[in-house]
Amino acid sequence: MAGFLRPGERAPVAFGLSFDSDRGEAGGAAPVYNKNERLALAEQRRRLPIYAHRTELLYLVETHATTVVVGETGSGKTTQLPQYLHEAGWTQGGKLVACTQPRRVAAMTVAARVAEEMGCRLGQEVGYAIRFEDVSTPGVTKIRFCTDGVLLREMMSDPLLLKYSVVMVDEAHERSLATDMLLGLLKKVQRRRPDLRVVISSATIEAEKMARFFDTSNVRRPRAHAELPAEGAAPSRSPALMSVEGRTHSVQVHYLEAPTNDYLTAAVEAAVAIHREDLPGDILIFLTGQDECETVVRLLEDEGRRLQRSKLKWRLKPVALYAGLPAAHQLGVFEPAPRGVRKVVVATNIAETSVTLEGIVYVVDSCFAKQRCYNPLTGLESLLIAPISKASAAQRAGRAGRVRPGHCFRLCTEEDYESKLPATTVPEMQRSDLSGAVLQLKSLGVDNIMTFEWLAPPPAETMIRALETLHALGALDLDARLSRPVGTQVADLPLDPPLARMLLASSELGCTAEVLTVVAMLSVQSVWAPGGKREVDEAKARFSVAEGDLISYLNVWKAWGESGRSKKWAVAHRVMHRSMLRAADIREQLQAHLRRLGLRQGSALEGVSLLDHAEALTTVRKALAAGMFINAAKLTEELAVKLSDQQDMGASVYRLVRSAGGDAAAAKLRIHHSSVLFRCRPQWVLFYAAEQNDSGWYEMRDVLAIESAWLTELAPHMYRLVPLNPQLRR
DNA sequence: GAGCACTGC
Repeated sequence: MAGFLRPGERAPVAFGLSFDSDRGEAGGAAPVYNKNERLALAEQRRRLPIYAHRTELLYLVETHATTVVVGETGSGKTTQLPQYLHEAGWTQGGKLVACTQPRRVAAMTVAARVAEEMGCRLGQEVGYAIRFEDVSTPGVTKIRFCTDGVLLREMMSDPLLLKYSVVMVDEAHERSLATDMLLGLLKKVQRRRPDLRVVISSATIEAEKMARFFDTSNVRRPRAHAELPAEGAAPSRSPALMSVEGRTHSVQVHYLEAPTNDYLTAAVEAAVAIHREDLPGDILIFLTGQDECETVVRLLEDEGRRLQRSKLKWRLKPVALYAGLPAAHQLGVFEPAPRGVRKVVVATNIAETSVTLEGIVYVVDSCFAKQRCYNPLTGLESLLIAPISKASAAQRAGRAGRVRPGHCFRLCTEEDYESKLPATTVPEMQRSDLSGAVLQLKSLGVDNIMTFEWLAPPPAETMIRALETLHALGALDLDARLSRPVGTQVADLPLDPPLARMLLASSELGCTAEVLTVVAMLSVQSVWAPGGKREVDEAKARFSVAEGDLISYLNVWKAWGESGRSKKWAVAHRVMHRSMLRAADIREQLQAHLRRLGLRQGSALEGVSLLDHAEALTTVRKALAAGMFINAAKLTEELAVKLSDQQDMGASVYRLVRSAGGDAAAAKLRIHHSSVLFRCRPQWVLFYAAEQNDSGWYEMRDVLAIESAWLTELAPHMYRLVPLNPQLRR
C-alpha cells in the first residue's frame, strides 16, 4: 500500500506507519469507562473544565446581550451552562432557560443527564421538547432543551420568545437550516427585548463570525426603544467571546505519500495495516454511502479470514453503519467488542456528528461525503460525492481521541488536503430549497425576505425561486404577502409547502383520509427496507399500481394497518417498520392540525363500490397533484445516448414541462429505479422529488401518473394549452 | 436500465 506521512515528515519509514510512541504507554485494553463514575454527581460537575470559568461566564452573560462560547468536546458546556444560569437566578420570575440542539436524541439525552445532576424527575425542573414529545411542565420547568426546529415553531405563537430569559443555541457551527434561521431571528428579537440574553455555543472556526454577526454596538437603537425605562444598566451590544478548553486526547494525523483514485481499496489497506500493528483500539472508516460501506465490510471480512493465520492478538470484525440500517443491525456497532476482537466500523457521515462510538482509537477518512446541492435555476437537487471541508475532517479526526491518544489516516496527500479541501462546509442555507424557510419567516412577520439578516445570505436566485414556488402554490399573493386562508394554513402545518398544499386541497375534495396517509409517508425517510434488491422489488410489486408510487403507498398503509401494525408483517414485506410507525405519528399529528384549523375531513375511497373506485381515485390523485404540479414531466421521444456510459442507452427521457428554456429545459430526467413506475412509461408524471446523482441523470422518486389536462385545470396560472398546429387555432 | 449523506417541524 501507499505509506502515510505525518505533517512535515519527509522520509517515509518502512511502512509509513509507526506507533512507537504508543507502545508501552497504555498497553492494556483501551479504557472506555467514565473514570469519574463513582464520584458524587456534584463532584463530577466541579471537575469539568467549564467549572473554572463559571463566575466569568455568568458575568459575561449578565453584562452582554450575546455571549459566544467556544467549548471544545468534553468541556461540559451543554450540561453545565444551563444549570449555572438557573443557579444564578435567570429562571426566577417564571422565565425559562432554553437550550437548542440540532438533533432530537441530543435534546433528550442531555435533558436526562441534567435532570439527574439536579436530582429532579425529567419533565419537572428540567424538560425537553421535540416533535411529538413535550416532556415539560408549565410553571415548573426551568430549563428546557429542545430541537432548534421546535423553538422556531414556538416562535409562531410567541414571536418574542417571552417565556425565556436566555436562549442558548448549541452546536451553532453545524449551521443547520434551522440554526441559521434561529440566529437571524434572535438578532431581530434582541432589538425588541434588551432583557433577553443569547448564548451561542460554537466551534472555534465559526466563533468570530457569530460574534461579528451579533455585534450591534454601532447600530443606533430605534428611538421608541431608547425611551424605554432603563432597568439597571443595559447589556453591552458588543458580544462577549470566551473559550473553554475541552477534555480530549491528542490525535496524530497521517497523510498518503501519493494520491489514490480508489479510496475504497486504500481504506481497506489502511485498516489492515493498522490491524497488523497489533495495538489495541477500534477503527472507524468514513466513506460516502451505503453501497461503499457494504463493499468495504465484505473486503475486510475477506482480509480478516486471510489474517487469521498470522497470529495476531486481535481478530477483525467489520460492521457497517449508515442511517438506513434497521435498528437491529446497528446494535453490533455500539456494543463494545468482546475480548480479542477489533471492531472496524465502516460508516457514512452519520458517525461525524449524529452518533458517538466508544473505543475508537483509529480513524480512516476518505475525505469525501455525499453533498446535497440545490440549483435554483432548475429547481432540482443534486446529491454528489464531493471532498469534505477541513472543519469536517477535523471533526472526523476528533472521533479518534475520545478514550486515549489516537491516529487519523486521511486518504489523500497532505498537499491535496491543504489545497483542495475548502476550510468550511457551505452552510445548508446556501444549498437548499428555501420555500419552507421563506414561508415560515413570512408567517413570523418578516415581510421583506430580501433584507432579512442572515449569518450567510442564500443566493438571491434561491429566494426568488422560493417566492415563485409559494406564489404558484397560492400561499403568497401578488405582493408576496401571506395569502388567507391558504398561506397561513400552509405555514401552520409542519410540512413541506407542497405537501401542506395537497392536504388543504384534499379537504376541499373530500379525501383527507387518503392524502394524510400519502403525505405522512412522503415525510419519512424511506418506506422500503434496504438490502436484497430482488426481494425488495418483488415485495414492492405486490402493492404496485399503475397510478404510481403515491397511490401504492396507500396499499402499503392499508395492508400494514390490517396486519395490526405488525412488525413481523413489515419484515416479511420488506417494509421499514420504523418508518411506518413514524408515518403513523406524523399522520396523527397532522390530523390534529386539520381539526384545529377547522378543516373538513373525509374519505374518498372508503365504502366506495368497485364501479366508482376509479373516479374516487382520480379525486385523490387530483388532490395530490394540487401540491406537486410544479414538478411535471413529460415523456419524450428521445432515447438517452451515452449520458455517462452505455448502460444508459435506451432509457426513456423525461423533460420538465414548466421550463421554457435554459438550464431547466436541458435537465434529463428518468424514473428512479425504486419507483413502481420504473418499467412503465407514463406520458405525463408528477414527482415529489428528483435528484441528480453521479451518473448525471435527474432521477424522479415518488412519481404520480397524471393526465395532461389536470395541469391546465389545477394550475392555469402556470400551464396553458399550446396547440400543436397553429392552423388549428380558432 | 440498478439504488437513497444527514437532520428537523
